[in-house]
Amino acid sequence: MPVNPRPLLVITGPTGIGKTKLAMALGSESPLRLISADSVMVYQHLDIGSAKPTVEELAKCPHDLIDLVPPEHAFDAGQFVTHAAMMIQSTWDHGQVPCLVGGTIMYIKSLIDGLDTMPAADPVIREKIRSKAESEGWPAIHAWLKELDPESADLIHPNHSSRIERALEVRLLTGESICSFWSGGQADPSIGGQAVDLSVLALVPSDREQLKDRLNRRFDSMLGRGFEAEVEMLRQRPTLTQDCLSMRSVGYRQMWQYLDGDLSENEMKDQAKAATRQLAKRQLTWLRSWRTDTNTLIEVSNSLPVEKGKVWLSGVLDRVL
RNA sequence: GGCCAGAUAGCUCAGUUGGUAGAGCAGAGGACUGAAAAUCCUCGUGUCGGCGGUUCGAUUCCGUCUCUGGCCA
Repeated sequence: MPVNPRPLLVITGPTGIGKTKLAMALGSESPLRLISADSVMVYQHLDIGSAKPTVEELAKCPHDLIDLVPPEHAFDAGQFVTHAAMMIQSTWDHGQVPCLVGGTIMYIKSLIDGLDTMPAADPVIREKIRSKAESEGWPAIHAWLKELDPESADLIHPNHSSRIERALEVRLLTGESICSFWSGGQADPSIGGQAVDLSVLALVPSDREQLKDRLNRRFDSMLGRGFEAEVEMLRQRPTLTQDCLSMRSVGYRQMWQYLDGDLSENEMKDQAKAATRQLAKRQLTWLRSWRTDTNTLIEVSNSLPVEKGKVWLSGVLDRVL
């Protein structure tokens, strides 16, 4: 096993802060290979609403893990780790420097801090749990979990559907408590057993109100560029429904409800904008707690901090190459 | 101009048989091991439109004024 840590760069931050634009500005003249860490850009045909780079931008500045799966597919952190680890390994093999770009911090954390070895999501078991939850409510499923696995049930709130479902799934598939799989994560960043020299650049807003204004304008601009038509096209797909993961993401969910007639146009706009703000807020919460010791923060106001980004990048490259 | 209905948290509204009030949304903070742009937890003092009156006490009852809808002229 190689001893020397291999370089891994991360550019992250809340939605709309300019991660992708900055990465493209830095990536065009350097040995970087960009790998998207975005739970919505992985889906094909979710273009405008996910703020995906355009076809022209991608041609000039390729990203891995964009347009990886069809929108009916349920992508998740485990699949991300598998794909991203493969991409990173091949980047190293080609003598390049991998750079993760994206705001899905759970994906980035799962990759770098490691996911403990557990069974992957099982659609059959999940369907069973969900249909039971539909009729009896999540607290009843929580009670079921408590019977089989009191240890994890005590750690999970009776309304927290996703965590109850996962804990129960693991218990049903393995006969063991999900807690018994938790090792506390790896202390040092590594990927596939290879030690990683990690450099994280986190873009944060200098002023939340300013970010909010920018997000509002961005959603209006998506509408102007045909977001409604994009969702109408998606609705033509026979097996794509409102319950698919991809269609539960910010903007798509509200547009779907609007096209169903469940929201007025103004409600759709207001709710989509609010959901975007709430997303940015949750991403900032992640950023405040995850690897605060090693992150480099750049405060962003109105303009893209390209110069500061270049200084960061050249400092990092000088050190790792 | 007349009649009616409203005026309560940033927004939409509930409520107090008279003892100064509470939901949803928005907002803030937090959690997070294969749904994570997901999911979940915590956080509610506001001249109860203004001014008078009745009352031990009025946001609540009465009068009046202002404003906003609706109907009639």
